Amino acid sequence: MSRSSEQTKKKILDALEILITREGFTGVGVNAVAREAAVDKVLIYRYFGSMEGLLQSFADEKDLCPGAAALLENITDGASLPEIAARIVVSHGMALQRSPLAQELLCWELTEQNPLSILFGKEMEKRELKALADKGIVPEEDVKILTVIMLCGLQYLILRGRNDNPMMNIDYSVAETRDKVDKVIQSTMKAFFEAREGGNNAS
Amino acid sequence: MSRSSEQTKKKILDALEILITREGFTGVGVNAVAREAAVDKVLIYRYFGSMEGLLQSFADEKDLCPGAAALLENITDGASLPEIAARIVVSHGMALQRSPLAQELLCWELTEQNPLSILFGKEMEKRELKALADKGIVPEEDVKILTVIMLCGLQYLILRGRNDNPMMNIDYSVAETRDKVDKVIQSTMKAFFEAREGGNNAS
DNA sequence: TGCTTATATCACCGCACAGTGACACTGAGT
DNA sequence: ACTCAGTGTCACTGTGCGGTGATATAAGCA
Repeated sequence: MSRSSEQTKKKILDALEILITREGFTGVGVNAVAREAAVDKVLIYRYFGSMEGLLQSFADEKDLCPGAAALLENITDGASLPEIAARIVVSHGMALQRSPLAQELLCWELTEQNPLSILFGKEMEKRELKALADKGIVPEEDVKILTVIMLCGLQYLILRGRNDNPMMNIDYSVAETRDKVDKVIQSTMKAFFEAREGGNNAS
Repeated sequence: MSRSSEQTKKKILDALEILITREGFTGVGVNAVAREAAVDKVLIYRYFGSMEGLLQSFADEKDLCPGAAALLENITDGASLPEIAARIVVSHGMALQRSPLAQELLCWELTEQNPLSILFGKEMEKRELKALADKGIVPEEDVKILTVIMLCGLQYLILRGRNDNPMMNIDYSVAETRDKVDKVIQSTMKAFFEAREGGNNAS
């Protein structure tokens, strides 16, 4: 058995990820993480100070929503503003759908505050805003609001679908449904922008 | 000290409501409920069988989102379909914003399954669909999807705002912001319908 | 080799939890 | 007055938790 603190730390961090994904955030704790990592729990205290410290390190070092960054890479290439907005939302949904870890973290964030959830929320936001800011796009407020609502809606839809409990029978994990939802998002964005530009903005 | 089992049951059910509202669903348990109700926990087992049974009774007997039904009462009076859809969403948001209990139950529902959360979700859905069905309105699928997304988006926005952790700085508990969000929902619905009727439906 | 320090293990504490069995009280019918 | 079912109280078990001190073991260096 090697005796490297770095390796032990990694084992602990990996165990935390596995545990959150498998058992949900309500199942994490010093004992459970130590058990999963096959490591004495005192090492968690030694290396991370406390459970909170461990979560902090986890937030700092792990990729909390793998694939999200890549999907937002070239999102603004040759597209109109409504298309870009819709793409951001849909890409976000896709990354979230693929990452049970991110889903669980979002639920955690809704339930209680901890270093992990707070940092996670901020990171998600920054990523999307950056995709726009890179192109010098500063959306007006109503556009921002609509995009956020769509983003939140999709997010919630995905979270609800996790325990065989889909919202209004809309199961985003089913490819057909996903297509329909994505199309509605796109056409809604488009319609909203067209109504705005036509000076048809509702009072 | 009166010795009525009905009264004791009520004390326990009330304590559960207080506890969920005050401490969140992670804080509920046989001991905590008994303590809050100032009652021996053995009575919970006697009258409800178990914690699960208590939750079941709670779901059956309590109004889980007070005010929601009233807000949806005359929602279809003299309004166009997009207006109705927007009203459903906004009314739902208003009721949810006012009910910390309902907010907590929604979070609970996202996290784990129990008799309470399952029943709660179904009830919310039925309520909104009923508001439409009463008028013989059967929305087409894309309309339904858009409405649900908006509904989910608003819901998520409200849930996120609870712990001083608003999504993208959109704090629905602030009156001004709430107005803006509601207006965006209304104008989006309108724009979506107009685009549809104009045969301008995006492929 | 022997020494030091980092690393890992073990045993333990106090606490809160879910759940149960035995007992005491109260009140209504006889 | 007596019974008895319903109601409430108490004490207890076993389990898992967060957290800590003492101790063993391996690695690096003189």
